[in-house]
Amino acid sequence: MFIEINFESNKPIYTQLVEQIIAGIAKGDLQAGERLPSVRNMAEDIGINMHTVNKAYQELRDRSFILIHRQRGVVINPQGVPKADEKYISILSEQFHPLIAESICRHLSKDKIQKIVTKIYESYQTKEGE
Amino acid sequence: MFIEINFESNKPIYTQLVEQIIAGIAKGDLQAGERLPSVRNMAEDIGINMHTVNKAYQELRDRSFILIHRQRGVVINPQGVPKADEKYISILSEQFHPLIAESICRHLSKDKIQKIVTKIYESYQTKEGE
Amino acid sequence: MFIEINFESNKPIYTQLVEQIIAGIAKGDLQAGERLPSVRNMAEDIGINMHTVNKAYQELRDRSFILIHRQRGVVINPQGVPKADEKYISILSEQFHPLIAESICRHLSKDKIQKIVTKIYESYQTKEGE
Amino acid sequence: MFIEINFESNKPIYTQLVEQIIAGIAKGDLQAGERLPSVRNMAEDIGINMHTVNKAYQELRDRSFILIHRQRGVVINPQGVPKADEKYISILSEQFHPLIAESICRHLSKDKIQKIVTKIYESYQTKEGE
DNA sequence: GTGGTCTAGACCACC
DNA sequence: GTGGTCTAGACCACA
Repeated sequence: MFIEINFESNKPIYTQLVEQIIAGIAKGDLQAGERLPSVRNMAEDIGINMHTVNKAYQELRDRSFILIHRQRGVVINPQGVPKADEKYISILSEQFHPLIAESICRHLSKDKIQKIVTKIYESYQTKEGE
Repeated sequence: MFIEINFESNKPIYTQLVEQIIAGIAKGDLQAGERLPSVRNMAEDIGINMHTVNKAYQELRDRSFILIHRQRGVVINPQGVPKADEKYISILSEQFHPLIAESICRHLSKDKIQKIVTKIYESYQTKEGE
Repeated sequence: MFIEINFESNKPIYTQLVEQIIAGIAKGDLQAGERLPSVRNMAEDIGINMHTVNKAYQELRDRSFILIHRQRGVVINPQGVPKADEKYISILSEQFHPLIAESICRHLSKDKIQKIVTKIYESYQTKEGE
Repeated sequence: MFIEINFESNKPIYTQLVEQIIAGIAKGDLQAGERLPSVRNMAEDIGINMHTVNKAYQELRDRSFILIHRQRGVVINPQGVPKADEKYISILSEQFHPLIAESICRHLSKDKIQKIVTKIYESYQTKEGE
């Protein structure tokens, strides 16, 4: 599992970390129950502050992607990530909305958007089968 | 054109304003060439500061959604918004990525995601035909 | 002498008017002693406010391009525009400075800049010989 | 890097700041990757408001002269400024036009203008070689 | 400590 | 009346 932080991005580092770990789970690179490096190690590995890693882990825990045990360290949620419910779909829709609105203004067809989404979806799926 | 700001949201007010105006254009509520309220009127209408509205307008101008005339106010770009190009699609994809990754973790099927996208897309399209 | 105002430009209308009249003189379209339309007529012709034309004429007079007679109307300075002096060259240099600085940052060679300047210069000269 | 603001000028303060920083880059006083003072420090140094500095920095960022890191401050674009393209040359030409038109009216020869341009160009170049 | 956001209130240029 | 600029001071997110 490689983490790559773009320090030039205006996306906060902890957010990049959160997203890359989620991407790792989506791809199957990180399996349920698998251990993640400790806050300290992760921070060293990628050359960022411990607090930043901690913030990312806290968020991942709050969103049920990981469990943090005082002794046993950090593991990908062995139960798997909770399935999408109505609430999640509602939040997801809210996030999609502005993207799709702008796409419509820019005359992107529904099909074209679907194709983009499919392409992204499958970029995760293919790896999941490994 | 109704604007509704959620002051509790962690999304900046000016961003909410930007997104709602883009949504208005996508829906066809705001037509090319149509005038938008002056910064001061808009600010008063929605109970926020003039500068916050101005910041939203500046961003919309930078992204070619509107034109700002020094004395004659603000209008929706009469030329229409520039069509999606490779660069836009690349940015759009980057924005979709983390959303789709999480959806996969939560076992949302490709079809289900497509349905959500379609529903949102059509929520704009139907109004555009009015 | 055609005046074309770009109402979408963020350059003030009166400035556009000033610049186009100067361009007209440079090209030889407007000869020393030639009459310009009255404030009222000019305003009507190009569909702008009288005050705006007036402001442009005032500036042209201040910069010695035109004379404004209460009775005889507005004429291109029959003496010709005063020749460049040290002061003018100093002002001109100040205006060139930021353009050239940015060009250097963008790795435009001196030759290339010279070519651009020559091209512009000659675009006026050719017409002057008509 | 000395910044000198003319508070009497009708040129906005933030524009003066933008131009002086670009001049600094052109001269080689500011190297790619070099840090600029924080908005607050810069503001204090030159006795203006933080927001005015911020506006200048935002413009420099939009024009790719600098990168702004949320927490780590502001640096000259380590990649260097993007090279001049057709679009830039077109904008540059538009800016040259009125200056050259007036120069022609004032009987400045093409050679004299070229000399002025050369002088300015070399005033940056010589320092760059230091 | 860094920039980002928001508010409030002022003056100015343009039309 | 319109947006543009500038100031002043506040709170927040990030690291």
